[in-house]
Amino acid sequence: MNNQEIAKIFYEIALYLEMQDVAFKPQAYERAALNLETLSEDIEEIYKKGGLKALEEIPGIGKNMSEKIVEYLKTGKIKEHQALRKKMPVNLEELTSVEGIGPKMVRDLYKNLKIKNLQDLEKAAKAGKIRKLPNFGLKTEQNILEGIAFLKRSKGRFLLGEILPIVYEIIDKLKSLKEIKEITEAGSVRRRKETIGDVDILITTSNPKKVIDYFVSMPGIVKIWGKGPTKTSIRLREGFDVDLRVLPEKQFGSALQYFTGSKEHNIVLRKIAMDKGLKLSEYGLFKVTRGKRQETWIAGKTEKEVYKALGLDYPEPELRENQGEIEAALKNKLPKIIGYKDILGDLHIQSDWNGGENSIEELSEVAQKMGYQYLGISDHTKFLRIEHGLNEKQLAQQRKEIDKLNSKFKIDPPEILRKQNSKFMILQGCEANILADGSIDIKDDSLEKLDYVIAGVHSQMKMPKEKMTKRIIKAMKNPHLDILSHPTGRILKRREEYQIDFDKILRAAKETKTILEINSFPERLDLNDQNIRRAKEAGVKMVINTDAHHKDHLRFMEYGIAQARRGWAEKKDIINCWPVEKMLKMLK
DNA sequence: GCCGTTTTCGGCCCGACTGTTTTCAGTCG
Repeated sequence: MNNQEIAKIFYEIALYLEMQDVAFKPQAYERAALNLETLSEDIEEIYKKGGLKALEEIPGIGKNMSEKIVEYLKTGKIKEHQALRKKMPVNLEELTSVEGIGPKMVRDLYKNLKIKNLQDLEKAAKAGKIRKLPNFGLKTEQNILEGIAFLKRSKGRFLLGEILPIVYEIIDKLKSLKEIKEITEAGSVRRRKETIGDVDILITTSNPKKVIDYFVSMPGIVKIWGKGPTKTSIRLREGFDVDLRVLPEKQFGSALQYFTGSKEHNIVLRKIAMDKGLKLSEYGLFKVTRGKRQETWIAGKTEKEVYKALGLDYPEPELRENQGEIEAALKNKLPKIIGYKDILGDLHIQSDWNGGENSIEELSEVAQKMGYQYLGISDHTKFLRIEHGLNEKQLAQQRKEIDKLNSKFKIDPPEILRKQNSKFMILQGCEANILADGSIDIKDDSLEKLDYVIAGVHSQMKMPKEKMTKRIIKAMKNPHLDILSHPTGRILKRREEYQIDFDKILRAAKETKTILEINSFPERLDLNDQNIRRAKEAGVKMVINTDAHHKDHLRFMEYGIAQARRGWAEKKDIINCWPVEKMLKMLK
């Protein structure tokens, strides 16, 4: 997609303009870049279909920027950007990713020391050159070195699946103190973003000192950045920072709203407040009178009262990205997104029949404890030798074992069960391979005997876009294929998506009644939030699965649900929220 | 540079912290 590349250039132009102290333009470029990034349609397609005029329809993009976009589409670059970069040939993205370094510092570092990239920066800092610059000092130099070390160690962001269990643990520990009144995580963790920078935890307490002392004494802390009466900041062994903020009860709601973000959501909210003659900040919602000389507190104890006072329905944290949720909340049109307890079963599980760790029986016991009504075993098939994929004969043997287990759990075999609405059952599926030509590596008559069929791409992932799209669509047309697993193939922080035309995939899914998977594995989260929203809007059904290959992985479901919520998915969109009868009917 | 049921000019979100200053600029969330 061109969108991301143009967005990156716009972000850089914004930084260059900020260096020159240009007013307002930087924000305009930033806003345009952000909108480009989250656009679901390829900008080139938009231009082909509607020309310059269509580009100007995009929020934040006017005449000037649409011309720049066209320039990029035609020539692969933007002259103004090139000129700025020629004047100051620095790696902006790299340098500004160091905590504490913004555009102005980049400018001074380049002018005085010819620092162009992270390597130059580290060398200069280690040589003690930075502390001698005007407006810099020893402390700044040390902070820069620490910032570089942090970047190297963590590459900045952590997976939701790495962070959330630790956050739960910290909150549980703090909750055991009787002095804690309210406690909640905030920030991108609360919005359940797929990756997280750092963690905010907000509390109210009758005894701040005791809580803070306990907080900084917890095991696993490698550094205490600061310890004050309202904000305490620590770094954990895992490499990320946690801030604990102590709040007055009257401000807890407005602070929670503020610290949950997103920044973009909050900006729009503050404008709405202003239009109503109010002022919103982390300290509360205030009525402003007589030319701002007087402020009266009107809300802030709970988030809900803040939204209500602004005339909005309450948006769940996962929705707060300024992606239309504010408009919907104003019109009482927020979606009824699925809940964390709405999932009735998991259809993507690898057992020890192939590469998984646990037996079907062990996995089923965990599923029953989780309150599931069914568990679908979907082992890899024969093409994946490395995972000991099953062949037709082994699938038939596995069917016998599953039937036996179903009767051991004192329940009838699945066919009868479906009619009797029994409490728990094991279903047999498989995760077959979509081969390079779009065919499936298991014969049709074997597929037919399974309760359902998942298939996914596990080889030749670097195919050109058109070929890959055709390959997947051909597979979807197989009359036995029910679910397309991890549809885009991305691995967070490691592998890009396959090149696919997602709109075509969506159309084909709708036509062939293929269900798209939301894979909950922390490194995958595939479909991601944006694609979930597109699928929902296209009327395509989805299933949230874990792809567990160990019984402990069943709990990953939570991360998939979180992304589904971020993608505005409702129960009607997700087949494993449906009553078993209806779900089974959807499967071919 | 963008935007507009206060429209084609005059606005553009808010506050804290840090480190460098001697009253504030830069950065962050």
